[in-house]
Amino acid sequence: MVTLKDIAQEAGVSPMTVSNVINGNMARVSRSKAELIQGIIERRNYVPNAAARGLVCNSSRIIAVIIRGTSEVNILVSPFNATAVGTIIQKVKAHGYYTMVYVVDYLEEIGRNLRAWNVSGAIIIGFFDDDIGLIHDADDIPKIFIDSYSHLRRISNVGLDDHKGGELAAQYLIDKGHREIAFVAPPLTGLGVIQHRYEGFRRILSAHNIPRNKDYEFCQESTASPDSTAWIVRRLTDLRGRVTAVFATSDHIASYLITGLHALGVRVPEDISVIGFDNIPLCMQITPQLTTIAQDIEHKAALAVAILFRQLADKNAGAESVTLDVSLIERDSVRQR
Amino acid sequence: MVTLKDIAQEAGVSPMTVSNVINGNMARVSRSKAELIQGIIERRNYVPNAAARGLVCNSSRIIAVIIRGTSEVNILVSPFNATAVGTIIQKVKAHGYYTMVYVVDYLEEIGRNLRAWNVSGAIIIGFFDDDIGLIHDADDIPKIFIDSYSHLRRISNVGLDDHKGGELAAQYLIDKGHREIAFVAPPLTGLGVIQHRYEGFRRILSAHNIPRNKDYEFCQESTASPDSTAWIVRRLTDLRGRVTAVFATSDHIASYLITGLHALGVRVPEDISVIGFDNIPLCMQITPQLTTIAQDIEHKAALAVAILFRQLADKNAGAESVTLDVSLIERDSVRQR
DNA sequence: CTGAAAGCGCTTACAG
DNA sequence: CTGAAAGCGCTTACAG
Repeated sequence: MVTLKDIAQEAGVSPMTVSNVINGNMARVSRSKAELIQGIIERRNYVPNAAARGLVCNSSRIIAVIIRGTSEVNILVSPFNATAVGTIIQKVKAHGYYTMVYVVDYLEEIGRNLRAWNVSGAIIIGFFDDDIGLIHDADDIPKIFIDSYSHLRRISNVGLDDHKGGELAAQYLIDKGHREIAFVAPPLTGLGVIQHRYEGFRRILSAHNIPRNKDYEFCQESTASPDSTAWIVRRLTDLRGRVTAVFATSDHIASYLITGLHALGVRVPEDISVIGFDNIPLCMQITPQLTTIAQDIEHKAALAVAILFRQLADKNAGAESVTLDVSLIERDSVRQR
Repeated sequence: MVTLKDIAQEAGVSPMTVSNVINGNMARVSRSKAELIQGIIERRNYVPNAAARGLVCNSSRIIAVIIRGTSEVNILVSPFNATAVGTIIQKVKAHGYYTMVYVVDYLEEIGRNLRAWNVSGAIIIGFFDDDIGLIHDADDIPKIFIDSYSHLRRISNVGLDDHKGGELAAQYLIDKGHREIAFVAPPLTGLGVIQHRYEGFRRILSAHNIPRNKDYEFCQESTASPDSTAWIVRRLTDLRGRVTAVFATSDHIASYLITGLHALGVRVPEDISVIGFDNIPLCMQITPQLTTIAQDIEHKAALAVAILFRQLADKNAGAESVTLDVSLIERDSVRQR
């Protein structure tokens, strides 16, 4: 492994002169020496050690992406996560920083991970609770949340108007003549996105005097997959004739619902209408094409990165939160009754 | 930021005693002191600095995942990449290591990135060429390739019998009575997976005296998306009546083909049959369900991690390459003529 | 323009 | 069982 010292020795200068060349402090080095050193660096293919650099500068240039998940789950099978993380990696690289991806099960792990690598900043996806305050000893590290609903002040968050999303879905289904509407959600991990979508949804139903029916509310046992959706599909099939529509809190879940229902001979939308959430490309690929509540995941992720780097540039930039809008995209998975 | 020294001072011992406690060298510390120190560590929420540790141990415990891609492309929209990277992150964490994800455009970047963080190991996806030898000055770092076709020895690779995959697809289509068969591939990035699928495909066609027709061979201009597939869909539509089947080298591409063809009034499989590659969950969600050549992406990625850690455990373990099998999954996207 | 010294937070021999 | 010293690869003041 070739080090700064090696280069310095070969050039016959002190290490700090080499350091100046590397860091572009050209004012501090004569042109001739700079060129000599540059040549040696290239020829020997020298790359500065980022860990050593980070240690003395107290800045690692690492951005942590933290996603809630257990060790059994491949978090990137979720199109939402995959799209968001992919965008983050791209944007972080454009800033000349590095991305480390952490899957974290407990809140306590977050602080540990951020501290271990003395991360420059963090983007945290999927932790909703006020427990966020428990992220230990990492107050000095700029953090941006995606889809957090913590009430804590001084937290930067890029979120969605999930409540409105739930309302749009409910209103649309009601406009189409549906009144017995099921609700299907992923495993609940605290108060958050899903809760707000549910509340918006319920608000509209209540406004139309549709009482809550717990038999119509489903929650997967694990992350979206055919298996974790199978029992819900079976219940829904039994409910056919009564329940006429389903609001799924993600397109991913909706797609498994539709596939499952088809397999059991239940037609969508003829027998049961389905509305999703997210508007991922999949919506246009399945049959029927999925009516859904749209959000722009790449924009959301890019915004999170932009805010994070704004905070890195200006230490006292203050917390910045934005709530993005949603809209309804009408396709073919909901029928008029 | 609390450091080793702080803990040592509070405990009234030397830093190295604290270090021994942290690293579990209990034989070197008296029980009473160990407990005292442990308590302080927990109370102060001390986390060792991984960069400093890595610097002296010359081992970062970082595994790099390197994926070919340009700055404009979100590499994780590809289900293959998302599934593979998600699995790697999971498995690497289980080993107590960290995952850094790099998107890399040029081969030269790889060496730089590996060196900069003095990475413990690397998993490299999507670089096929013999240029792999050009990964500079990172000979000491264990590397596993996924889907590489380099002829270099001493390279560990987890690959697929892509040639057989192409053969299976061609044979199946021919058995179903097709002879005018189009081929659709992603943007080519050197010799590799796609090339081998193509060659297997062509071998069978030639064996049946079906000559090559360049008008039937398509290559996307950028990574799979509705846009980059649109012109191919248009050409295929023009070819309707002549071309009766398409072999797409990924399910992802196949799905965009089917959606596009439907939109132009071309029915699959009635007008054109389609066979894909990968067997991702999407296959069962689209209509018609996609006939495809199956591989197990999660297994592939997990195997790569397993081999990598075997090499980390035993420095002179030697290169280890495996070629996984493929099989045909029959669904509804190919019709008998 | 150039360099010698100190130090970032840790661990690894080496002494006692 | 415990500690003082040296050093991992780099940069940051401080002198000249």
